[in-house]
Amino acid sequence: MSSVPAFKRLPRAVREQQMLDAAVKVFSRRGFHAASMDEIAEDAGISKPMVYAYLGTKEELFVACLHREGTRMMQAIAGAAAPDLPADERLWRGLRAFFGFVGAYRDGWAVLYRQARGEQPFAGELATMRARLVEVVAGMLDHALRAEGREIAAIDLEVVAYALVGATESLADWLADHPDADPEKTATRMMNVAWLGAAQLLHGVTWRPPAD
Amino acid sequence: MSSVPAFKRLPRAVREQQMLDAAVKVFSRRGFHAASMDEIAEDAGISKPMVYAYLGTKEELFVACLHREGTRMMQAIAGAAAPDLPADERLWRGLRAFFGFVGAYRDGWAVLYRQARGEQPFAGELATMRARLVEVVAGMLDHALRAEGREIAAIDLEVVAYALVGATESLADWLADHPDADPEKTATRMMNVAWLGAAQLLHGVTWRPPAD
DNA sequence: GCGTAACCCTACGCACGAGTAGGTATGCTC
DNA sequence: GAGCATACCTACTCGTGCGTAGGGTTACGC
Repeated sequence: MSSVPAFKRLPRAVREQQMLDAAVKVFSRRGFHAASMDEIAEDAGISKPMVYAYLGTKEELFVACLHREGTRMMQAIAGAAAPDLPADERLWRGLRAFFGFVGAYRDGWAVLYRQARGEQPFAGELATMRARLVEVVAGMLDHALRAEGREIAAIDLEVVAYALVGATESLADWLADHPDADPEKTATRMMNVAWLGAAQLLHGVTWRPPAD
Repeated sequence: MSSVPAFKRLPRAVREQQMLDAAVKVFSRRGFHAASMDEIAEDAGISKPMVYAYLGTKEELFVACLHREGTRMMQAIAGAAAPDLPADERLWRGLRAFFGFVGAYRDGWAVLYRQARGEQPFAGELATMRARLVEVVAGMLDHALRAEGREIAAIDLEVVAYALVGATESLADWLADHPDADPEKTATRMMNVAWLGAAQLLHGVTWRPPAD
């Protein structure tokens, strides 16, 4: 019966990537708990014990997914933004790279953003990554502000950065749900909202609540 | 033994609310799948069959939570924004009401935003609610634009509205994680980001990508 | 004061899915 | 071509947690 081995034996590194691909796909659709190891194994075209042998328990597998997609995203962004460019140019490049990542790895984005958020054991890991992003954006704003001779409280800076990151994530989600949409164009739209608003802040324009 | 009934018998309406309170609390911490009906029942101070008798299966219970918190939120917002006010005033009141809701019902917000998103059966319901919000915001923007004699494509309007809603949700999440933070102040910060950016758009200022 | 309906409980059955035991085949090295 | 590591499988165990069967007790109408 050995004449035609139904499917090929492949080196570990290759199989691991296939498993991660399958896992990201299944986790993105079902969420961590509803996803079953059986389904992931089947989708990867392999049997369950292999998944356990290579990637460990379900939690470890999920963390591996988070790790791969997370670094993929961070590297896409980091590779795009040269630190010596003007703020708007850096922001633009960062956004373009980010939306490019989301467009290319929609499932990866869905796992990071939609699934890992609520699940207690992983939320922390994600929050850290997010915090790094917020910090970068806040740093950019602060830099631009100082260049104009202005300054605002650190907490305000953080919150504004948080809002910008949130808006960006939200558009990323919109992009993930609209397969025909153009990442580049989405980045432009985000730039419009973010930069125009931020520019106002930079020039010292602020909005104040009415007397009531 | 009947002399002191360990705990009182209560009418159905009261118990249902206690159960929903417990369910929202547990779901918000654990997520839909990781939450157990036993824990919810225990937290509500009642036995499991009662939960099934009153609120039905786990899915139905989750939907009931979504429903209660969702309408609570929508009503808070709707009750705040009189339709004949100027756009910035309406936006401000809407934001204030929204952050007020999040501050008052942090667990409810967490269920809506963090948990219901990824879980397939419920994501649709939530997306609809969110879409209604986006529509309202887009309508406001459109109204304000037309008042200035301007107009932009419907898709751009939608995406900008999406970004604003996303930024708001993100700040809401920040608020939910910072119990000491002031909802009112958070609303002001959001208003700064949103309105200043939107005002620019209203006046026809747009950002364009560099030639490359 | 007596029936009846509403409130509430202690158990269980049962399925589903994580993780493993134990074994087979294939290719690579010397 | 013998030995050995690596790739791979089928078929189980066992815990966990949803949902229920079957029965008890309190209040309320009449």
